[in-house]
Amino acid sequence: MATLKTQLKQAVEAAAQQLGASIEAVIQETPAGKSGDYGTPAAFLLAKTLRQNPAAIAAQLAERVALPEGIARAEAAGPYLNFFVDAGTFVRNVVQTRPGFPHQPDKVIIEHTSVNPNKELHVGHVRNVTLGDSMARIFRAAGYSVEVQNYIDDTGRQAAESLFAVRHYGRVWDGVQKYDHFMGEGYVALNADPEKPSFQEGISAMLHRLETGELRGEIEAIVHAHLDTCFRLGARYDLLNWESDVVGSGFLSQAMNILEASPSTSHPAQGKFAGAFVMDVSAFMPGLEEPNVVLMRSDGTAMYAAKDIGYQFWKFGLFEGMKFRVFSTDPDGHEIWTSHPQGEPDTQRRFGHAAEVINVIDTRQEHPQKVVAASLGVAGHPEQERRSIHLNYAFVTFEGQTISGRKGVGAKADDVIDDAIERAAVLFILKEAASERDILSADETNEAARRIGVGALRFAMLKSEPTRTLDFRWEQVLALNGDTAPYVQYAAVRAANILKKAAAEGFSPDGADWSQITELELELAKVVSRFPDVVTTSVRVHSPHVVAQYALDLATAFNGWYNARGDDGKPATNVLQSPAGLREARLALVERLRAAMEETLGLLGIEIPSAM
RNA sequence: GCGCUCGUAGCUCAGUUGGAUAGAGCGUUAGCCUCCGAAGCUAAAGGCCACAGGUUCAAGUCCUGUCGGGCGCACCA
Repeated sequence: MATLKTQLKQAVEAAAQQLGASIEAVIQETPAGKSGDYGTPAAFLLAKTLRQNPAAIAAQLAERVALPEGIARAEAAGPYLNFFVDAGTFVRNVVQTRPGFPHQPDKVIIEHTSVNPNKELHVGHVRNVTLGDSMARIFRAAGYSVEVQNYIDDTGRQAAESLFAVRHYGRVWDGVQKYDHFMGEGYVALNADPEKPSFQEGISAMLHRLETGELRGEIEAIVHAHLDTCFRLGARYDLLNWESDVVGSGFLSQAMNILEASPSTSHPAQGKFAGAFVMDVSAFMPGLEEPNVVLMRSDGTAMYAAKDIGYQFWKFGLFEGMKFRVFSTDPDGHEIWTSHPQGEPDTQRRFGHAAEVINVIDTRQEHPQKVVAASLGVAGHPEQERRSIHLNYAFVTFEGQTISGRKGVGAKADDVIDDAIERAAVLFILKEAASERDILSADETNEAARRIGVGALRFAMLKSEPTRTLDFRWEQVLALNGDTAPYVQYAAVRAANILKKAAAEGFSPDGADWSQITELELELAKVVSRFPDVVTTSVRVHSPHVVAQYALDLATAFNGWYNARGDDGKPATNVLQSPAGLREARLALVERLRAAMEETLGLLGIEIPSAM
């Protein structure tokens, strides 16, 4: 069913048609203090063709416009045409409608996390994981089928250095410490070692052993440790793709063979690129001093970007042949698959074959990502080039310092999560002791603290635009009041408590008398009705921050309504004390709000605790 | 130098496809629990939307330039 705004848009456009002009009408909420609930500046657009002043046109539109159900009247306010909704009808529609999105035929692959398997995650990775995971949830809500992939760079230098360090220093894992932390310590020590330059041969040997796959088990142990951290953050995955498998499946050479045929690529015989295989990307990246990027080195080895190109081709279903098997099970019981040389062929075309690919990678990788997209264009796949999206986010600094995994500067993700939960737990217990509400069991308390702490962390990572640099500061990121997840969670808990209390007293939403609805409820329902637009916008701009801001709007609206006072200074909206009919209508609205907050936070991977 | 990106209240940030008087939070100040939970609410103070031009009936939003911050410009990943 078309939303009210859509109906209004069509009605205005039809009225404009009657006046002899066709336009694209914009419907917006009227600013506070202006008359009406929704309005349109459509008359401005008609002024030129109709050669009349906008105010006169608005008046004519007001006469001719056919009012959809729920709109009481239309009125010109100067050049604007404003609509007045019938509060009861509007609120009833909002309460009784649960917006859903039609199924989208396009499959979307979202790659995120992709942390080097050589040391533990730090706060910068938390931004990546929460962004990608939330984007996946939002795209699913918008009707797309989504496949979440995590790329394992198992043949990279970082992994080789960590594995070398363990052997070189004779380090022994105690079986207790988180394995990625253990490996990370060796890596940091190695990079602080003044003798490191003399280790090059040993590291190269390790790199070679990685390429043969004989050390895969050690890398898998690190990946398992990484996934544990990501699970704590609420992230979920469908498939792990290993670099060695991408190369082993021949995608690298297939991609290079295709690019070979393009006039954009060449093998310079002399100059600084003599012997290498290069691609001219000047058409895609204007302003580069050097238009050529190296794909294959003169010694025949592949640059990182070249491997990524083969992988991207596979994501779009242009290459086939990787084998897969189950890797592990996530906390919800869903299987996570992995590429593997001994896996089964993907005869069902279960993985890959995407119409759109979103790579969540920080902004420093913008150039290589452009090269990857450009290669699709060079190979004659402009549609896939266009739908190769680099969701780039600015890096995270830690208390003003640049994070360096090599030097070990920056907070570990596991520590941050622990701290966030700890802070929530402390406040939770303090409040429990100070109030008269029921004391929760230890398990329930821990679960509530977990939801609040992780929620606060995720929300802090998501609430502003990804393009903004984010300085991680403890008091700001783990704050439990203000523009935070706990603020929204708290509102949802209060809504749930009203419903619980009403049920205990035998009231239900049945028997609502919508004619008693007031302006206070109308304002609340208007915010709820924005949900579909919010999801659509978030998908369009590829950013969850739109959803996060909306969650705050929902909670603010609810809190404002909840605390509203009449002229006599007494509470104006107490549900249980409301007259029969209005009480039921308010109850239904409170339930709708609660559900909206739960659904909205759910898109951000944030759960609501049973109490706060 | 070139490319990308950001510049909105003391600080951290929203601001939809250009539309009516630019909004939050933190902090500051003053209030609100004898009616569903104060992690909450109400109010005050705080703005040349970096600057200068331009397009438009209309610009925080689009274009050009300038200034300032960040990032990137490897036969690293």
